[in-house]
Amino acid sequence: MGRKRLPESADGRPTVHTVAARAGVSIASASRVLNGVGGSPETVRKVRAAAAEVGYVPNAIARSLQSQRTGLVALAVEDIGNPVYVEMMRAIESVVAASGRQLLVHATGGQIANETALLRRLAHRYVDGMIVSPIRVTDDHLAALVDSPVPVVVVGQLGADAPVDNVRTDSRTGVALAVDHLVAAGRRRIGFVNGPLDTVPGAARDAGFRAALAAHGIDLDERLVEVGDFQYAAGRAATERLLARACPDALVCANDLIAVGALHALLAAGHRVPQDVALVGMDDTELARMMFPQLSSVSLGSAERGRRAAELLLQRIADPTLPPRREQVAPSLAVRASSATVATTGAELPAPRTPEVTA
Amino acid sequence: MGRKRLPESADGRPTVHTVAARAGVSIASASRVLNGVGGSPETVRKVRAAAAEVGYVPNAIARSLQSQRTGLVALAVEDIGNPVYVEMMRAIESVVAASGRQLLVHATGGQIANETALLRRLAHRYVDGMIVSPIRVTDDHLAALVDSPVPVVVVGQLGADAPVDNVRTDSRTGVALAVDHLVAAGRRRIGFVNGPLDTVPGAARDAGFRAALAAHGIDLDERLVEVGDFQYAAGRAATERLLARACPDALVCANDLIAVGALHALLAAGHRVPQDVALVGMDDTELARMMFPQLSSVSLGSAERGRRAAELLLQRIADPTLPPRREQVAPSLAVRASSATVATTGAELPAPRTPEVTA
DNA sequence: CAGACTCCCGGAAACGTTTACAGCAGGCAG
DNA sequence: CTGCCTGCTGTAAACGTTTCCGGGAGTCTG
Repeated sequence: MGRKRLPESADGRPTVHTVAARAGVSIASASRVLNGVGGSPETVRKVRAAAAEVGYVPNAIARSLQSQRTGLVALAVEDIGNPVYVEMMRAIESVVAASGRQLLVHATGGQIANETALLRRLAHRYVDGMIVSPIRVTDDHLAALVDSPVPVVVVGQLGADAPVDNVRTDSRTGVALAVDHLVAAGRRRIGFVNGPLDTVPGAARDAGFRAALAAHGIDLDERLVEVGDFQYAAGRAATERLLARACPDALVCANDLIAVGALHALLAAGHRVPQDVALVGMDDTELARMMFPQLSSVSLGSAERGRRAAELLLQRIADPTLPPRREQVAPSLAVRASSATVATTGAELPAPRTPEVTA
Repeated sequence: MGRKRLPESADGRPTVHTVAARAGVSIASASRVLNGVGGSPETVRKVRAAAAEVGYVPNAIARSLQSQRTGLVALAVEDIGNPVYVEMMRAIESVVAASGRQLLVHATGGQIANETALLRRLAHRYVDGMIVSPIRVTDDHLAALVDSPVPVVVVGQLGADAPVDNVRTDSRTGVALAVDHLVAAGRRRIGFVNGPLDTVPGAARDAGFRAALAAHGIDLDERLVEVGDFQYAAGRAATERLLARACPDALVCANDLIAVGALHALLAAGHRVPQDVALVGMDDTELARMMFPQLSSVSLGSAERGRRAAELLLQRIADPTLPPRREQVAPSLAVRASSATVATTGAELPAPRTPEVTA
């Protein structure tokens, strides 16, 4: 009745060998039972009991090495603090979860090196696929995307001929929606608070803003344009600089975080919103609805883009030979109190509901 | 000169065998060169060239199976939309990155099953360790934590005797800080908008609020207490319900999202903040500083807790035999415009700076 | 010049699974 | 009674890496 020393893994945890030895069967039988395929009633009983006794938990790494899949999908974004990525993530998560996989998120901090390293390292088989939403795209970056060892889908603009699955929106048209709306409301001194021009969205929005003004025959006063980065604090500081030298009657902001910063700067400087200055943000995140007054915002369909990206990714995982595909989500405008046509009372609108006008 | 078919992995990608064959060396030599240890100049040259030609990328799974580590650390939180977790995540990320590892985030959606499943599945060796911040803790959950196959650190309250590394704060004292501050400012009809009472933080904050009022000899009017969940929309709705039946001169909110909802509800109902109603949030996130007026908030040291949790985790990964440790981070109060003592002008304070008083 | 020492190389054994394959026993039909 | 089929079982070979170990060649020392 001497108890023999059972085989175990290097760190002392039980392996399938431990279970098999304890149950007095082969590792093949043990594995089969643990996976629920085959096995006589008696074998099943013995293996189950042995596994429970030693507290067996399968080593997912070893299993993945064998099966060539991990059941994990990664999302890499530059800043989880930005609610637009939260919304995108939720959409992706629900699609991914429905396929029985788990979603992992990685924040790159917007650093190219970081993101490329992620692609080159983590993607090297730790995940079955990944979705990345880069805001800067270098050649090196693109190369890493193209010959990624796992399927990759990009959310955002990418060179026209890049052979990578891609879900984009048209942020130039998005900016135009905002400008059209403000012009229609009688605003003429329309300012723009943007993010860095060396980012893909920053450049696109700048171009879109200039084009939209031109389309209305409005000469752009360069003093009404200011650049920070895509964060709250920078948006607020940029707006303060802008207000110090010019007097806009409307502001378009390149995303909602900037718009919230602008709102803060405007209110702190004693401007009324929307009476004195109308304000329109971009991305139409939950944050826009949290503000008082609620912010009008251009929706770039982040949830929809996330959903579609996830679907593309799952399809490509299922069939890696698919040709590269490209999908586009149209922007729309949600008009709320921050740019509503001012009622005769002159009071801020209470806006307990969220009126949305989709253009 | 006939080119022989090189060995390759099942999915057609090159392996170390491919590289070795192409370079005319053994896989051992190839592996050594690729890892930068040893190898004659000539061998190094040949292997490097072969690797570049076939586009070799190492299979991280196989490497991990061998080395018993993945270089990945996971953080599981219930809701990435909550900025408190973003701050915690950033703190964790910086510690983890400094150790040469990568951080992955998983949103559990607050569902127990989800979180337990994560522990039971993903943790089964895909990551070297994980940090979880559960808001509900069941026995099953606790069991999964205790016999996790990888090191786990919990951020948040946990049963006193749970043998798990744990970083907590004292949210009861935190609530007391808010109440003390409001009482000192002359407020007496202090309301409380809380999250679900069946969550750990919800229960602790409820108890803390009642105790703090009692300490000041104030009878609690139950109509001044309302419960929603820890989200913006619920906070706003809960505050609307509260305002419909009572008339507080101050509100304490169980987190900043709720506080923002409360601010919106107050302003929409025509109350001035802080003149009519003072407002104090909790968690002291970036969101509190984004509001106008800026929100006073009780800091529960989320960044500090994250940092410490990450350090505990790294220590435990290095030495799994360490006894369970418990650390505590003291709360503090940041007083801002939303609860500032009202100036004689009666105007809202511009508060361009962020005055912080640490209690 | 012989021996020891260094350096580099290749074979082979791990890491912990899954699974193809073959062997074996038992049941049933001819 | 014999042959085939069915259902389990165990052996062994993968999956792609790293690494231990022994052998061979070259160099330095005595």
